[in-house]
Amino acid sequence: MRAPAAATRSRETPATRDLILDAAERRFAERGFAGVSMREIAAETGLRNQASLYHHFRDKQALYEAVLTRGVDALQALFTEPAGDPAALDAHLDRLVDYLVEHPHLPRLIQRAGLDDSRHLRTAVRQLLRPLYAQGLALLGDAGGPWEPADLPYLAAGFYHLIFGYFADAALFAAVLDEDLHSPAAVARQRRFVKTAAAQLLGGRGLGPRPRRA
Amino acid sequence: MRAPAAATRSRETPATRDLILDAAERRFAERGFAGVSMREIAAETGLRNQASLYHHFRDKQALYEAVLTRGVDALQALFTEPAGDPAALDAHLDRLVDYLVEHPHLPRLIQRAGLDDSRHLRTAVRQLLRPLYAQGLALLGDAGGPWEPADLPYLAAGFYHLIFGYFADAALFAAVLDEDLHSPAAVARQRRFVKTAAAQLLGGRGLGPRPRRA
Amino acid sequence: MRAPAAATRSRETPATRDLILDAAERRFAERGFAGVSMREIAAETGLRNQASLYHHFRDKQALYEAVLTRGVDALQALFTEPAGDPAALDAHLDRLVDYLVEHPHLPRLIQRAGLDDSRHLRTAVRQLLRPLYAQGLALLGDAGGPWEPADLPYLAAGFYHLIFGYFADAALFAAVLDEDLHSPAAVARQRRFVKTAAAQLLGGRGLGPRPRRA
Amino acid sequence: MRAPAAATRSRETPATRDLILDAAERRFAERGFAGVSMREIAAETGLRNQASLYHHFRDKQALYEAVLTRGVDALQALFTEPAGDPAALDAHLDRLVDYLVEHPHLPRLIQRAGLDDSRHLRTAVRQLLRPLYAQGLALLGDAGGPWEPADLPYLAAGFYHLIFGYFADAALFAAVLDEDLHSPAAVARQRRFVKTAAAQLLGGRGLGPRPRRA
DNA sequence: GATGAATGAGGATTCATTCAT
DNA sequence: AATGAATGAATCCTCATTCAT
Repeated sequence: MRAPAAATRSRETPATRDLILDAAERRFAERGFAGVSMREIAAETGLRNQASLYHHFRDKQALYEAVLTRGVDALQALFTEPAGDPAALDAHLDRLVDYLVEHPHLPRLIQRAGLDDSRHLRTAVRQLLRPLYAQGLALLGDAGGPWEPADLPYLAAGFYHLIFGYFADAALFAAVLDEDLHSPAAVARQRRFVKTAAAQLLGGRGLGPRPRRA
Repeated sequence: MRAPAAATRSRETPATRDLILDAAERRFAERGFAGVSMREIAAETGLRNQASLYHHFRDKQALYEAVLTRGVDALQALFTEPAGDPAALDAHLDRLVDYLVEHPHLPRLIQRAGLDDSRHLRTAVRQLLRPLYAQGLALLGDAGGPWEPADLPYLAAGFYHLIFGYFADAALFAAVLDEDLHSPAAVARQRRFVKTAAAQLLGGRGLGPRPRRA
Repeated sequence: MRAPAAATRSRETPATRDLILDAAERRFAERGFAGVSMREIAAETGLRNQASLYHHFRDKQALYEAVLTRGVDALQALFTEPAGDPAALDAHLDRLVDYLVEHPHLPRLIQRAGLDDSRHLRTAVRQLLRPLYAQGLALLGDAGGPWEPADLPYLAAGFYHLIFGYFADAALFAAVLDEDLHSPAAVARQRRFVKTAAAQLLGGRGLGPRPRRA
Repeated sequence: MRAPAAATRSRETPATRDLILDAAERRFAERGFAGVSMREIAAETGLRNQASLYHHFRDKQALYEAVLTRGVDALQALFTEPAGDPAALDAHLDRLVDYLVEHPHLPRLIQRAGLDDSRHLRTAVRQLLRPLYAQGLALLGDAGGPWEPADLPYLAAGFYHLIFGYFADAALFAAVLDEDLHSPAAVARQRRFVKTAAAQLLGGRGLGPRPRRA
């Protein structure tokens, strides 16, 4: 039984392209589009020359968008099945937290992308984030609590800020709280916090581990 | 008897310095430290030459820190008196929302500063944000709800993300929701949302205008 | 019995080499040696990769010289038989005009080559143009008119400028005169003009279709 | 009696700008727009850094156009008074030859500009050369000889090619003829050639210093 | 206090070219 | 014979900053 050549190639040749994406993701998350130079990304990739980057991506912006797309697509892939009941939403939150913990650059990358308002990035970013938002909204379903239907977009945004903000600002809070937010204990606490907050915001519909009322 | 020169200058000449700060605040909020050039700030200020900027600020970083400091100081000045009871916290939230609505650049500026992780900015940003965080924590007092004391830092951070995230991402959400988030109606809805969320998070302690139950 | 490989190749494979020469001729005529990139030539040729060019030509300069040589050789081939009498010169002019009309890039290519003074191109260009000049001088024979023998080089150059300049600057004059210089009418006029000018310059020795005197 | 400050400034400050124009003119004439780098122009100017160039000209193209404009304007200024009679035309030719001899870069610069067909240069070049052409046409007046009115544009172009081609290709012909075309003797011969050619082309109307008739 | 000029360092991108396949 | 990948050097241009006026 031979490994198919295609599979081999698809694991070998793409190497460089993916190495670039990885390096760029790290840097862009740290310092944003304008704060990172192509030279830096090339170095971080292990390439000896920036020119090679242009073999794989048309320009800096195309690279940036590829990084963003890859990140957002991975996020979307997390939630293929709809979340009807509280238990499912709870499972989704768990999966999201797990994923963000494992991909610490992603929240910052996305937060930054949302913040960025330079003319050329705007359009791409919005087209990218729009479906993510729609998905989040769908997950929310018919939230209980004190929320009217018209509030749901704001509620969705609230969850987004609560969760992504937490992870995006981890480094900052680490400095302010003098605490390493990537320790298992801190992550556990964050997970609990997010879930409790969700339960509270959804008005006791029982998102947390224990339903709030009999 | 002549009007003292100092007084005159402090009302007239400061113009330039403050004009620079205003222009820089707008730009830095839009595109971050690395994304803005001194030339751009000079132009936005109305100066014909970037050299003038160096007459008022030692270098780009000093200007950035001045902008940040001015913004953070103004925020801190909002909350001079401690908030013990729910009514006071409610009033504080109102004041905060009012201020952020009037200073739309500020949330983005601060969100960005928190996100930024370039070596030289880190220290300054942290020293600046630390007292703000302490103040927020104090405001929270002994929140009710399901929170233990150890949760309070996370709760404070949660509020920060909820509120600042909202205003910082206004432009983005406007595009996604196809809605102008600066319209009075949208602002009213946001205000209500933030308060309701606060009430929910604080466990129905009745932050909103009306306690939720008799 | 198979057709000899060489013959086959010389009619089929040359395709690529000649396609490259064609593409390069067009581009070099338009924008000169320095203004054209190997990538551009590869694309114009229909090749997906610049590397292929190096399979057929050692480097950019070799390609340029090949283009030039091909053009100049074709020109020289036009005039194999010497022109003694006016009628023969007239026929030569006709043939030259016909050829230049059909190869609109050539005059620009050669004019440009003559103008170019970059160190590395100089030598090649001169060695190439020198025989062309000698040939032109020979064609002139013992021109009549007010010219002394020492004037002949200048007269030859004059003819060269008159004719090649016309075709080389066709695009420019088209724009200035608002007239398409490649229309049959314009070409006919140019032909007549060149011949009349020749007749005049040669002092009424009767270059034109009709001898000037009965 | 003091020299007026304005005059002083207009002779001192412009220094750099004009030095740049001079250097750029030399280089552009030698190797064309694409063949010259900003670094080279800066060095030729005596500036230690290319950045300075951008203080005086928006970009490379603006510099190129400024060089071209300066050259063409100077040419146009040569012929302020119309040329009605042969003697006046003769004087004009003299003045033109004198000027071209003194400014050896100009003819090449202009020939090249006419040849160049890159998209962005086209428009500017044409707008620049159009009035020059109109002026030449006016100078020609109602030429005698075998020319019909419809031939005049072609005749004007012919003169242009004859004269400018001569000076533009001087370096090339020097190599081919093994003769220094800038020696006084060669210049004298060229002047005589141009005038004789003009006389011939204009049909013996007597352009030369002495009317052709006894 | 404001400006024009200058400049070293670095920005993104393209260049011609080579090599393995 | 053609191509994808890689690379050193160069491209144009902008950066933050300084200095004389």
